Amino acid sequence: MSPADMPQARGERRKRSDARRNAQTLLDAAAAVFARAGIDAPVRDIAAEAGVGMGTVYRHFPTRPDLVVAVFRHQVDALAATPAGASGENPENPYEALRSWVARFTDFLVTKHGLPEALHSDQAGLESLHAEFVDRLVPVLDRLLRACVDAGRIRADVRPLDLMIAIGNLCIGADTFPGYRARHMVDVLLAGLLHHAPAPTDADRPRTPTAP
Amino acid sequence: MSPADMPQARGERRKRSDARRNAQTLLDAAAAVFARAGIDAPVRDIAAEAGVGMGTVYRHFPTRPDLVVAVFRHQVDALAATPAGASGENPENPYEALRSWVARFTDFLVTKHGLPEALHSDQAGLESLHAEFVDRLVPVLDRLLRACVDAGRIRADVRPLDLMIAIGNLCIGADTFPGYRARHMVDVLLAGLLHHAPAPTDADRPRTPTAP
DNA sequence: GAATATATGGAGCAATGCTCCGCTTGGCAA
DNA sequence: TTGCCAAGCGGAGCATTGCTCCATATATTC
Repeated sequence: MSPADMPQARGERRKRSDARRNAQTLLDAAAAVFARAGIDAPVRDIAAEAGVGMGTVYRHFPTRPDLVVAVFRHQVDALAATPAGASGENPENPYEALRSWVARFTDFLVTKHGLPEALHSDQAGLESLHAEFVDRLVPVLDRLLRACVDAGRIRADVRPLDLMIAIGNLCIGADTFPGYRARHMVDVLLAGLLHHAPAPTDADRPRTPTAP
Repeated sequence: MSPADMPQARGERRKRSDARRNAQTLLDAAAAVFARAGIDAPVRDIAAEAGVGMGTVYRHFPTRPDLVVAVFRHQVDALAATPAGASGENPENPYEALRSWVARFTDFLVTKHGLPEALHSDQAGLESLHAEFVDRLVPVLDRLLRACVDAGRIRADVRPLDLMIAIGNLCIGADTFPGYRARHMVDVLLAGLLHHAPAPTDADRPRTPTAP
């Protein structure tokens, strides 16, 4: 996890060693507390976990969302970097490339308790978190979508931003609401992008309703 | 707007007249404040709008969500009652019946600032609001979906609950996030239910990509 | 008109995000 | 090594907000 440092970047004075250490301690503590108690965990708890005072938290991360953003930044970066990498874009089957990236995105969201909810601003200045996601991930989705459209696989009237927010939204409640299958609904949404039906073989479509 | 009364229903003593009046005043005030300031408006503000004290609010609606539920109940009822009524189920085209009901549902959600967000419990005991929606609307969706499945129009692996929550989720941020087109994404989701391409007539599906 | 159950209002409590400020300390110069 | 001081720190305290408590006020009944 990269420290919130990069201190001397523009000739600024290098931060004091204890400050750098505390910033890192806070990031680790926040990650731990978020994982344990969800993203809405009180700042006090994070300060306590890190063994520092409230003032120290707010010195390093002026607002609660800043801390959240910092904690998730590198994970978002990883997500943003993916398509060019291992499970990257597949010129043969752009739709599968889209699906596979979206699956990773969905996994990420579903795993972090409360993250998808937090992406919605009206809470308390979480706009920066939202902005982070938009800035990093919309370009990726844009590429993936464009490839599909160019290949004539999907409809052209869905914008990357629409899709990103929609996926994020569909993941809300994935961990808190028992019967709800977020991943499945993301899949349905992606199917809705296609010009044609998903069913590769007719066997996939039972005539008699099946309880999933 | 039906008062929160039905007082003598089971031989219970009829509430005092001032109490009944205040309950109604509170409902009206809450509706006004919610419309003006969103669903997260402080209880104090609602009490002030109604010209009563905090204690009075909590006497009538033991918890904040109870008040929210009461305000929206009759609208939810209307939604639940629809399919048997005017724009009701269409045996000729069950998918269109589904679409038209979902459109009404979506309109409702998009209109009420903060309602879709509020449907997600982990905030502060909004479970009852959620429960209200589930109890009233899942049966409706069940009927609509079943009709589509029976007609062989849509996949059978989507449960009413999944769909209801998914639609609610897609509406989140509709009013707060500028570029996001919630209604459109609900439409895409519904298209994802279909076995075949959305186009009922081929004219509906342009081959050349269209900018939204 | 008195008695009584019912209802009211608003001070106060607890949780939580964030600020303020006096004290502490790392890093540098002598 | 020593001493200075800006950078950093801790935590009390403020504001907001959901909710509780109870002394007071009032509708209803006889």
